[in-house]
Order: sequence, then C-alpha cells, then structure tokens
Amino acid sequence: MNKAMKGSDLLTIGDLSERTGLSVSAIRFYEEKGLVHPSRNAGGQRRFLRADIRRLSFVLVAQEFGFSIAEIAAQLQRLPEGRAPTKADWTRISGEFRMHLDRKIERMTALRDKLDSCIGCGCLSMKSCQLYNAGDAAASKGRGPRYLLGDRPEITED
Amino acid sequence: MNKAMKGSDLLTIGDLSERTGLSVSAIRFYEEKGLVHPSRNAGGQRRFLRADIRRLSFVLVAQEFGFSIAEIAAQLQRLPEGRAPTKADWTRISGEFRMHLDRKIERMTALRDKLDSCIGCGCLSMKSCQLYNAGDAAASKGRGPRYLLGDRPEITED
DNA sequence: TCTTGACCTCAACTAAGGTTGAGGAATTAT
DNA sequence: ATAATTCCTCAACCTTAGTTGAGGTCAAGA
Repeated sequence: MNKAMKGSDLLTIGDLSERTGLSVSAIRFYEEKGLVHPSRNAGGQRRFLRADIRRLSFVLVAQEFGFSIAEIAAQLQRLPEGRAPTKADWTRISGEFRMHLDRKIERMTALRDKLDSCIGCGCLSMKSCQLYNAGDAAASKGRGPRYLLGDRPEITED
Repeated sequence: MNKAMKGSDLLTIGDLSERTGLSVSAIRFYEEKGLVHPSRNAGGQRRFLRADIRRLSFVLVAQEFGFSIAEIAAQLQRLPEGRAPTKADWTRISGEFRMHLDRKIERMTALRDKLDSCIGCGCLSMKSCQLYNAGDAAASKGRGPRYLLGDRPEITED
C-alpha cells in the first residue's frame, strides 16, 4: 500500500513529484516563488493538496506558452487554491493564453515579412534596412544591449 | 573634427558603440565570445574595422530572430571579416533565418491549435488533455524541470 | 528497534547575456 | 602642461529557472 493512500489524502513532495513529473527541487523552488503553498506535518515535512497536482500541471502548460514564473504566479493568484478551477476560470485563462500566443505569432510573422522583403536586396549593408528597425519585434525577449526603448541611432555606413 | 575621422579609418570602441547602439561593455563581451576581433593600437586600445559596424548590426538582427550568441558566432565564422558580405552570403544567411523563424512559427501555431481544441472542454483537469502532451512545442525553450525527453508520467487525477 | 529511504534547510553552482565598479593607463581638449 | 575623457583589465554582480551537495531529521518497513 502506497504511503500516499493511507490516512488523509495529503501528498508528500515525492508523491507530487511522481504525479507531475517535476523534480523535488523544482517543487520546492516553485513554493519559494509562491506557486504552491503546502502545509507542514508535525515533523516539518511538506504536505500538498491533491489539487496541487493540477496546479503544478498548469504551471507546466503555462511555461510551454512562454509565461515566466512570475507571470504564472500572477495567474495562479486568481485561481482557487483548494478546489478545481471552474469552467469560467479555465475560459478566462485560456483566453489569456490565446492572446499571449497570438501576439507572439504576430510579431514573428511580421519579422518574417520584413525578412522576405529584404531577401533579394542584400540590404544587410544598408542603413534603410527594415530589419534594423525591427525593434518592436524584439519586445519578446526584452532587455538586451539595445538602447532604451528602441531609440537606436541610425546605422550610418558606406 | 571627430576623433574617428582623423588618421586611419579604424574605430574606437566608443565610436562603434555610438554607431551600433550597443554598450561598450556589450561590445567587449561580444569580443570575448568571438563575434568581433579588433586589433590593438600601441597603447593597447581596441581598434575596429568599419566593417565591424555591419558585423555587430548583424548580431543585433540575428538576436531578434532568436539566435543565441553561440549560434551567431557560428554564422559569423562563415562570413568574411574584412569586407561586406556578398549577395550570396546574405542569401544563405537569410535563408537560414527564414527556416529558423518558420519552425518557431509552426511550433507556436500547433500549440495554438491544441489550445483551441481545449478551450471548450475545461480539460485542464483531465489526464487526456492535449496540452499536457504538448512537449514537442516546448523544444524552443528546452531544459526545464521536465522529465528527460518527454517521458512525463501520465497525470492521474480524479 | 533499527535501518533505510525520503525529507529538511541552506549555500553554492549552472547557463546566457550582459552590467557595474575599482583601480589604473592612454588619449584628447584646453 | 594639465585636465577631462575614454579606454584598459579583472572581478563581482544581476536575472531566470532551476540543480547539486552537505549535514541533519523524519518516517516506514523488517
């Protein structure tokens, strides 16, 4: 008989790890980041709700959608802790995922169009190349070495 | 008269910073990573070729396309150091950018389709949800807390 | 009861892509 | 000639998303 099945139906961190595919260290890390809030037993060990399986599975899915841990934490604050999300919860969340993804696809498609408009012209050496002004498409990855908010000076070359 | 315009037409790191919009520290960092190979003057200061403006602009564009510094370094090893890239160079490179971008767009579109197939079903609580098996779409961001190569166990919940 | 095995904390380490600061040398402007 | 910039190196630090290991405790089965 599995230890997880006796007494209460609280789960140990190991149980949760097995059920979600997350490593134990990742689950502790996620707790630290506020994604789950396990209670503790008398001996100080973490005890998770069964609903936390779903909660962490949500984290995995959201990560695949490109959300950061911080963004996921914000989403989770709007979901119930102890019960399963309702259909309304899921509709709202999936709508946000949809928008996030659509924006990313749009940015990449716009970048592809710019690339296509450049393929024939060899314009990597031209100051007017659209690709050098593709700054808006970089907003996804943010803080690079670029000048603040796209005020990159014109690239002047022969 | 600009210091960059007297004597030879080599550029200081400050000149290059102004011309590309990169910070001085970023340019030093890129040198360390093998993206540029400036010479040194008698006093030990870096001196860049005018072609390095283009070279670093290429780095910026490639980063917007989602290439890592290491990947960009590999691309640059196939470009000439001292002269402008030829049309053939640019055609090859832009073709690689195109493929890279197309693959990303495909992955995201596939993910969006899975999401759409789930929006009505509230399946975030179901073990059969396609999103839980969207692992192939995550290949872009790679090394997360996921089980090695997608052998995530089935998520079993009530 | 005793011995594994699972769990605990805390600190340090990883990778990418840089930034920041200290302390000093070179160059440019006055 | 001197002051103000710019440049140099090197080391330490930042963020994100975790992993790894040391040293110690808790819980479950024989």
